[in-house]
Amino acid sequence: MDNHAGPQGRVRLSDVARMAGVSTATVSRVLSHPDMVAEATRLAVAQALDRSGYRMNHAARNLRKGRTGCVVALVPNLGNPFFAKILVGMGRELAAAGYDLLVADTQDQGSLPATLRRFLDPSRADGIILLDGRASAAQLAPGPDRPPVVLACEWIEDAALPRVVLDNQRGAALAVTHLRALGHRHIGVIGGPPANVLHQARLAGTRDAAQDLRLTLFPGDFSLQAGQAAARHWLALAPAERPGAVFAFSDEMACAFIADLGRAGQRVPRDVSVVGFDDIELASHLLPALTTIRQPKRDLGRKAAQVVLAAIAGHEVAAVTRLEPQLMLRETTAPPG
Amino acid sequence: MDNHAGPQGRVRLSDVARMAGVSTATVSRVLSHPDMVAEATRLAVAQALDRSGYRMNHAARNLRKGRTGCVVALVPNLGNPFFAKILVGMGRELAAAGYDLLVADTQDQGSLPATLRRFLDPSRADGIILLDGRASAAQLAPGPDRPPVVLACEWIEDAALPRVVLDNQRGAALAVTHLRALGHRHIGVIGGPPANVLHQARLAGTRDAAQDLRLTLFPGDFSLQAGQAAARHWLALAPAERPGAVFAFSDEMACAFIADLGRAGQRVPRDVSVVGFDDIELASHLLPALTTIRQPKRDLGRKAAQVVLAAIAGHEVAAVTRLEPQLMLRETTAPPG
DNA sequence: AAAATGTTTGCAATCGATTGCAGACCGGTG
DNA sequence: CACCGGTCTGCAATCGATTGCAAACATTTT
Repeated sequence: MDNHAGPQGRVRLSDVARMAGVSTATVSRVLSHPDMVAEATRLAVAQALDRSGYRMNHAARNLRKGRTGCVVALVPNLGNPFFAKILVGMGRELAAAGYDLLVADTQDQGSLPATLRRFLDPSRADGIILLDGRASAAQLAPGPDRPPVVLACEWIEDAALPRVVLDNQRGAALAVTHLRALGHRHIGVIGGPPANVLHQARLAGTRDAAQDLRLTLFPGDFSLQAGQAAARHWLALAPAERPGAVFAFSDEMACAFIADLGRAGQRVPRDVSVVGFDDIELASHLLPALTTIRQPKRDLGRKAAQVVLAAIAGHEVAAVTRLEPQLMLRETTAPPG
Repeated sequence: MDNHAGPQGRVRLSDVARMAGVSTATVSRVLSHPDMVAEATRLAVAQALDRSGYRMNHAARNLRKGRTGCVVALVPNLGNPFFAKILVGMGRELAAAGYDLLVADTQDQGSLPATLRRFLDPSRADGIILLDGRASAAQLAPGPDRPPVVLACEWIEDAALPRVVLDNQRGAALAVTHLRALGHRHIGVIGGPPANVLHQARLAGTRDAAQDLRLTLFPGDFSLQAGQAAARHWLALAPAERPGAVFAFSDEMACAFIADLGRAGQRVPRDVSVVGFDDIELASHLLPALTTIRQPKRDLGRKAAQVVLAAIAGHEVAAVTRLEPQLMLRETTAPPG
């Protein structure tokens, strides 16, 4: 590329215009509305554009257009492979639409409210995908200058914001129904944080499907450590009181639960059946392979991106986009021994 | 907050200035260089600032200052929990310095060169952290208007760019030395893609430490599927030809390898010892818990962020920042049976 | 040939914050 | 009282692309 840059060392739109012998307006139009420009002019400009190696200055365009070209995803825990997978689908979809994906972890950097304030700003991002249900509806008040917010995975009961979610009740029902069909009558549940909507929805689904079955709740928070703790609790029960099947609200908890039971000599599924939730990639590569409820992670990300893009474009968007869970039957469930 | 917004509905610096009875210059200085402003003025402005609920327009500031406030991380596979964890450390460090973290997956969205071109643009990001070693030095030519690039985890041999990397050779040596100490004389290696620098460095470290030991290389690519394939290969060998210990260049391969051997009736570590690489969070919660080489993931992310921030600030930065691996002794290794 | 219609282009204002420069103001000194 | 040095503030230009408006030109109609 030639050096047609100005003194600042960078090629500007006006440099290209000078090269092509037209005004900056025309060059801008060639870039954004090619069909308003006459064939011959367009070609001349196109040539100048690539001879000069012109790269647009995004700050300038964004200032003028009042947009940012970014969508931010606020994730409760980036380290969780489940969320990471969702981001993949999201990133693709956004990139295809010309948007960049900004990522912020709401767990560690400051508090969630602080992070929210930081990004609920039309000059920071054109749209927000919130994967953390701990925000309050008030914090998300739809001011006139607030970029559109879409809730994904988790949601907030009283917030009038579009959601892209799994049918968690149904997912739980799938798990419980499966265990009942195997003959289990006493089911342990390793839950999430009591205030968490996913916990609540899954628990509701579990209770509905359980009907006459006995349930024992082990507290949890979706983490590996919670799985360990549940294993301790289970082992501490008198053998007759131990549920013969356990439904964990995350694969990670299921995983840690199984491993720690194993260390205590209890085998899965011989002594306990286990069902997880999420279907993280590793689930099918464990021994025994984890029976679990699959969330279509990539799709969740893709759909969330589509909804936020539609909202940005000012289109009407569905209040709720619900995805279907699926029972992945593998090796950790069996009839009670 | 009062509504002091202009007709566009948004409070601008000039609105605040009018409220405080000063010029925009002064308001700007209160925000960016408070010590140039007299006490009394500063207070008046500060009051106007929060009474109006002013939020700065980033596009405008960025245009004027010639920066973006973003750093982009180019990740080969976001779905990999290893990379996800690195991003956590990175995100924190950047947020603390007032930078946003942009994430792009180089695996799926278009080709790596396309993604590179997209982000090697001073108006898109102020700095780049490249975690994908498949770029060529030529693509990263240090033009005058190219934001600083830092290589992390992976690197590119002939590129004169700062790196933040693990001492991979030493990591491999730790693994092999451990296996030798247990009495193993024939070690299988499940590698990465042959062209991958991590593969090469770890293989070199393995060879150095192996000396007189026998090595058998199973091809791989760090994925779960590669671990499965390696299991098939291992099982296909005549029993006398099977290495009694296997060193996998990623935890995911180790994991899948162990699971599939288990399905074929081979137990770890009774029949084979296995060492992984990375120490993903799940590694210690498997059964048996995976012995592995730990990479300080969060630190890697933090350090990479620090280096790129220093480069952005125009400071001299170390050509290489090397982090130390650590052998995590767990349950998958034992003396040969 | 004049008028009407449609297409293409350029002028110049605009988005909102930052900053070099110079003027205003202060108290203190000769 | 004039002058000096220092501190604080405002003016106005600037970053670079976009776009409403109107001028210039081409084409068709009457």
